Amino acid sequence: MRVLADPLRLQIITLLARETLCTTHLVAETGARQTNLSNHLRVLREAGVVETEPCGRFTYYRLRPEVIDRLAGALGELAETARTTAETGRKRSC
Amino acid sequence: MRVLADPLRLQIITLLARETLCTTHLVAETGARQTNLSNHLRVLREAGVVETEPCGRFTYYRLRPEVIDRLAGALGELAETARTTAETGRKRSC
DNA sequence: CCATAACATCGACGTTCGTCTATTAATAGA
DNA sequence: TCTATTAATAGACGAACGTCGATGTTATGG
Repeated sequence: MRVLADPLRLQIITLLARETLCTTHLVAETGARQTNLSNHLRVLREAGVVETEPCGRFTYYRLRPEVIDRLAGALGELAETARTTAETGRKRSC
Repeated sequence: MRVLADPLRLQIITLLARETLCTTHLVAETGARQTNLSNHLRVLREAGVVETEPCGRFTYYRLRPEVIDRLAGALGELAETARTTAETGRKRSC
């Protein structure tokens, strides 16, 4: 969750969801500096959110759908639990 | 996303998903200080993630399922987009 | 072989953020 | 009414984080 909380990282992830890109593309798309992107990409890589595919002097970044899916699933369960809690009015008395 | 990124806030949300609770309960469950919880609850409240129901000198906190559901849905779409991108090998050439 | 481009790493700086102590406001019960 | 309890607020402090410039490394192409 922390990894996806940064706006620039979320933008990166949104871009990578549509297309596998390398850093140059991300620089062009986001307008951020190369070092800044490289730092964020390292965070995403170490968290296992993206994986890299070296291609000559370029490095392709691909988003790993399972990771996002796991998070979406966990949040979905949480929401469903909360829904039944709200509907049944489940409440701990003081 | 930022709001859910903090571990203590995520714990609060997980607890509130199962039961509507007031601050005293959360103090007991989490072991955190009252002021600390109050600060985090303010963040959650201002973000619209939780809503309050005053009850005497107590304050009940209830999780709003729609908010979590919206986030889960958005992440689900993102994951699906990423999945088709990965399967079709969609990639921008350098 | 040398200049250039892609990408990562390092160290520093400023800001944000989480936690704390102290205090205040409001309600319940003796 | 007086006291204890619940909860929120203010202000301060330290750590974590995002951004940056400079530098290093590797690979491409003339």
